[in-house]
Amino acid sequence: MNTHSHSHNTPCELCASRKQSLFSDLPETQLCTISDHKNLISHRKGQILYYEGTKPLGIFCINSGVVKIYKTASNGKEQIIHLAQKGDFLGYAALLGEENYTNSAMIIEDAKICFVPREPFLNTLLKNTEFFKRVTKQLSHELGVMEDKLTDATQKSIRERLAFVLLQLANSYGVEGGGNQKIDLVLSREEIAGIVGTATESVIRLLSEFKKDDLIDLDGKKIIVKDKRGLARLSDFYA
Amino acid sequence: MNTHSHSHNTPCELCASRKQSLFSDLPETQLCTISDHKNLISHRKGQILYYEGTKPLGIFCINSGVVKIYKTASNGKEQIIHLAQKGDFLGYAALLGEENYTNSAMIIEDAKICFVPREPFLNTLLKNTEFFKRVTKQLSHELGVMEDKLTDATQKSIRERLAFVLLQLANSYGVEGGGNQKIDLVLSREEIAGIVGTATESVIRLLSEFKKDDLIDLDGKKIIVKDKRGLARLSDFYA
DNA sequence: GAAAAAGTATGACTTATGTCAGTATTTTTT
DNA sequence: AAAAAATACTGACATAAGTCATACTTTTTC
Repeated sequence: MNTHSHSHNTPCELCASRKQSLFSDLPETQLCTISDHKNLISHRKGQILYYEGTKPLGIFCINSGVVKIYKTASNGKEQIIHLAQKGDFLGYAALLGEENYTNSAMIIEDAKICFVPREPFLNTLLKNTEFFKRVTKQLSHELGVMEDKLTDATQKSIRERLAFVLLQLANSYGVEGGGNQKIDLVLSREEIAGIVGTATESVIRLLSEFKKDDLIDLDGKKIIVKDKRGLARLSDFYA
Repeated sequence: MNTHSHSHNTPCELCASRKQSLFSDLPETQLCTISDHKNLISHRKGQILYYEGTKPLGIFCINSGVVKIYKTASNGKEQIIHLAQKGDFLGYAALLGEENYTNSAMIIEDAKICFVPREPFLNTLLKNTEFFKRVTKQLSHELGVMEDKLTDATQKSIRERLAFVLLQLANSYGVEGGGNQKIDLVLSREEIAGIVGTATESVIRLLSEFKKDDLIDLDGKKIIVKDKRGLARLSDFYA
């Protein structure tokens, strides 16, 4: 069941997802330092990478698969902060903030993930200021994204937010087919609710409504976006 | 009316708010570099420091006064991201993210604010890795705070959020008096609504309710927190 | 210091959205 | 393949919270 396969496996130098990651501009020697210390771990859907409140011992770099980053609210519901995929770094904010994890991470699509321990990561950061700048740039960008999310959460309706989330999912996980885009990612209704920040029933109801209005189609668990413009119109107050 | 008083004025070395700022551990020589390039500007309530969407040309360091950092939502309402005060840095995320400002900043209590241009700030950052780490640490911390805010926004009621905001304001701006804490900061009901993320009328109604329940008292525009425990109980789902 | 403007307060009303309860469907387990 | 569990769906209902209208109060302007 628990199929962790520890190995150094593919070196970072040859990693396909590296080009999309923060490691993309790292010089060979420094990349090797990282590579020599990393651990490739295969993770199955449902496995936890780390829990909120625990101490970060390094960072994770996603080679393949999808990870949800979430917080558990005091009412027990999950707020999904974002979905991370190929090339994304996880847990570096907690590491650089010298704090325990402020969120939890769970695999939602079978994944290969490299773990880079604290020391080689931080050393590389300090040795290579360009890399440090790059990481800080990403951090700053994420802060701006969170500000948008907060503003949307307080000022937009659930319908608007769901429409927007569907568009984002289509952009990140969409595969073309018959002019439409299928969101190629298995998310439960509860998880979609966690992204939008609402109740599961509300998501179910709105998805039915969107389907009736020919904005989307439902293919089992997967959602097919039929009318991007329509969703975009719905997701904005004035459009 | 417009009483900007440009001057280099007090050098950073002698600045009282420095000890509370990210500059606190900067060695003398580097602090002088900053100091030589900075501009002290007096700002009056209502003045804008920068607008969302414009290009950051440096960072601001608050010597005194209070600044609200906010976004304007598509429905025209303001979402206040946070209130910045003495010792706080502003605008460094946009600078480090190499993006335009993702939010706007307006003085809400007469302020003295230093502007440090991009170059001396970035140079110091690159020269002094400890300082860079410190700034990045702050950035990471703020990201965690935003995650909390997002989770609260989607999962908590307006009553809970308002109670929590009052507690935070009491902690940051409270002055003791007769066993109670007066929030020594003039905020309009609309601004409180902007912090909580709700309608002005809802804030007014809930404040009346809190007053009736002896949790707070209203002294003109200022709010006196009478029962912190009571507010804390209200602000949490289970407590 | 009167007039205008802005901000605060309350009431009436509507509605979006959460909750609860029950059924149907799909997935997992044995 | 049957049983159990998890997930998806639908309906009924309650209510938190937004909107609009109006009155009152404080602040600003001239």
